[in-house]
Amino acid sequence: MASPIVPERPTLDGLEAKWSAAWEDSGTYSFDRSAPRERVFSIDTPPPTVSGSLHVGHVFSYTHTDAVARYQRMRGMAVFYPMGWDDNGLPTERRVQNHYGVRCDPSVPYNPAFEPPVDPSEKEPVAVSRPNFVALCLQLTDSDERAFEELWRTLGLSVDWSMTYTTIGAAAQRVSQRSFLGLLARGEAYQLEAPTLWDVDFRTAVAQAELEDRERPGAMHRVRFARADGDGGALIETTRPELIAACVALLAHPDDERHRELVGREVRTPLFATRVPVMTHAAVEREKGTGLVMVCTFGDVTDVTWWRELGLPVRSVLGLDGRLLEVPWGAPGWESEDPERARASYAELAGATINQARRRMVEMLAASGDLVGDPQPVSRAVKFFEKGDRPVEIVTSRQWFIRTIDHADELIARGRELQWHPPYMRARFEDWVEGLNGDWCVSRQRFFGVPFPIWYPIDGSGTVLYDQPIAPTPERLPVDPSTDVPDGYAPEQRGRPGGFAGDPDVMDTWATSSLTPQIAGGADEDRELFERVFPMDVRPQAHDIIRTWLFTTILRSQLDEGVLPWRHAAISGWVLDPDRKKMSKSKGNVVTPMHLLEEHGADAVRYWAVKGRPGADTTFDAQQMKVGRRLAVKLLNASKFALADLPPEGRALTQPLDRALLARVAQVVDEATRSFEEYDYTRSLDRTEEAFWWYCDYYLELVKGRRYEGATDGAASASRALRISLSAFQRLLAPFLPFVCEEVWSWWQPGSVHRASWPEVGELGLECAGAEGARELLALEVAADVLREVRKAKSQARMPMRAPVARVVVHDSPTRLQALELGRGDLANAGTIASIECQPAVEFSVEVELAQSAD
RNA sequence: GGGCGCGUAGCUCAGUUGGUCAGAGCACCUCGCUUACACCGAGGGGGUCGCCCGUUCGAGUCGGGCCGCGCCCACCA
Repeated sequence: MASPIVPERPTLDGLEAKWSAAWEDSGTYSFDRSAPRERVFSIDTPPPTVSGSLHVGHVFSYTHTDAVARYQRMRGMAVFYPMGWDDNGLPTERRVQNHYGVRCDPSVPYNPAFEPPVDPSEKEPVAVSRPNFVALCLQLTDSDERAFEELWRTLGLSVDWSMTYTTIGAAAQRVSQRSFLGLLARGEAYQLEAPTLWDVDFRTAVAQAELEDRERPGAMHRVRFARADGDGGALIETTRPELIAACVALLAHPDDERHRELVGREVRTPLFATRVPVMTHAAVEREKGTGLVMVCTFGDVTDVTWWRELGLPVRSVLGLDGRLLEVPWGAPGWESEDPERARASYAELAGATINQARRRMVEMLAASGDLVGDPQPVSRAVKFFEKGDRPVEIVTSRQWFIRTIDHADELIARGRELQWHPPYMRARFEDWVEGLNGDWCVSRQRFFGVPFPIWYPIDGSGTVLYDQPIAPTPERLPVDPSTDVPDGYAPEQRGRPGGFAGDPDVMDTWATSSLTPQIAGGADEDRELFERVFPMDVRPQAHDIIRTWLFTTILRSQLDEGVLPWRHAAISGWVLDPDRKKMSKSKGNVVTPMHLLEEHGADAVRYWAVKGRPGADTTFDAQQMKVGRRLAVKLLNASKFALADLPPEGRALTQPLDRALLARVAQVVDEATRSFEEYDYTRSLDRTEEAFWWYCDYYLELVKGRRYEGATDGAASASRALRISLSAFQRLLAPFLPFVCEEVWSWWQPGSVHRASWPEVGELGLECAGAEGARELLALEVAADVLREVRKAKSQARMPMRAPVARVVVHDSPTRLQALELGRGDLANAGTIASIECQPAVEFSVEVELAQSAD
């Protein structure tokens, strides 16, 4: 081994730039695609959403994955660690709209010379064609993606940067479309005109998984319905009086005596005088309101259930834009006993927004005397699209679905095959699957996404034949049916009788991200690669997207490949503010990741991140980063000491404490390795860190004197133990602190520490086992205990640590005293002790007599 | 209402099969510039381990019940 080259003043400054460039140059993290599957460790990296900037939460969870990746690489695995960018979908569209001041209008023709408005804030959004809009989306995401990569490199992610993908890219579109066509062919995907969750602002269908509850104030209205066959009436309570025109029935619980007489009869809706039946359903809750409930098409998902199960008619009043439709009172389906009045009443509502309609309706009900009492303010949870600003509505529309309900049992079984880290996260998955109440709606009436690769014939009368979809041949993928033409048709036939129409929708963003293992692994174009990496070893992700990303990925893999997509799921928590709330976007932007890395250094930030246990939400804590930095600095300095050129390294470990040290290191190696095998990177670091500080505080001090003796056996033995242990510590810390570890490794070792082999107990050259080994181990422990007491005495006497000690009397058990004999010389050296005496005792104690000062 | 997680020093958290488990780091205070390190070192104070019952020779550690916090789901007329 060449002699080490240790800088005079080691520093952390500049290590990120220096080593990330070096790693790039030498391909340190490039994937060896010739490795057989059993030597491959493949990671289904989460593609971060490209809609602005990465935040602290990303830094947190991606560091966890990187630590595991680095560990596996050092274990000799070929690590498949790609990076994806999730750039398709609504977040990008919304950002492009705001950034450029445009909105997409598919009816506008493509303009090749289009330039975005100069000052977007001033005018109404400019309507642009879909191709122009998509071009703007691509332009914006491209620059974001470059910034993201820069951050990841600074953070030190050991990604193979030749393996990146985007969810809007051709490869992703091809995989996505091919999978969809397969599902369609096998009957796992189907189209249906049905009540669908709908966001009135984005004007698109949304999925159950994309809903969230928000607490909103509302009002409970008590409304009287008149009996159709005579006197009396029925009272219902509703928070949505604007939907009374869409009422199709009243329901009571079958056992509810109060309403028994009404059931089976008809009532008239107020203002519109439409006859609706009074029926029963077991899901009606007697305790709520009057025990009578109004069914509308559709006020909420419960309405859909009742409507479906009781075979009720549809009377829709709500348009796709969230305004009330015109409806033909008196026509079939819109019967009224007083059409004139119905028309007059409804004229107040048509065209109004939901909120406007509600206010007017309440006024009209009050005027007509059908409103009983005053509306009572209530606060209740309302379903919102997670990215939306107004409550979701339910409207009837034609959508694509993928079957999930039929596969629920298979999915639960797959969830049990999967190894969850931490294990309790599986409950979230099972709860979600068991709570599913409909198939997955995958179509979105949006623009920046993967189009459905489908056309429809148009018959001679101009009717689109949705039940006869035309699919492209696989070689044509990806296709955009809004510009591409199906085989056998000419472009001029688009939209004409006897011609064709392209499916206008794009897929839900999860419909593409649910295929990340196939996209990243090259399922479509690189089967050789795919065979080596799929099923993948691990899916790292946060717990909030178990119901979306994790769930849909398992579903797609089950439907397409019939297997679980990965063996392990490593779930990360969230970053919380110091006040325990989830770190918000606004606050996250104050503390930008790049700022953090510049202020504390990448290793320090990574240290904080990996201190967050798997699955645990973790407080943002700059203090922890300082601790991490201290550890990195300590490693620099300890390495400098251990590699110092003073005494040559000996061939043998002649000293008991040196052998004992390596036995301790062996324990740490064992624990750190076991923890990593369980994906518990935090524990691995904890054990290593604790041992390393102990090593610095005690072992280094105990052998320091011996090392300065000169060319003795003892000095040579110490040098040897120091180097063996240092090598182990540098490698044990490398997954966490890649920059400083690479730096100190480079002082004395060839190649990258990140390609070095993970430490193993066998390499430590443990010579002394059994009883004698145990005694040596104990000697090191007792020596450290005594040294601590000596330091304490000096500290309390306000003396410097090098102050001489005349005499130390150690009281301890005979076994420990006997062991201490092995470390007597080192202890005397470390504590500058003239005389050490031993006295057997039941309890450990130490008497310290400091030497009289010279003056 | 159901599920999951959490409640241990001022703060952030370890405590894996019950028996030196009452700990670490930070913060605070005191001392020390000793040839790896002042981006440092040595030392100190500080907690009835949320509460109550049980199991046990013995319980942060197991069981039951409460209380509080968080998340997810359901309900949301």
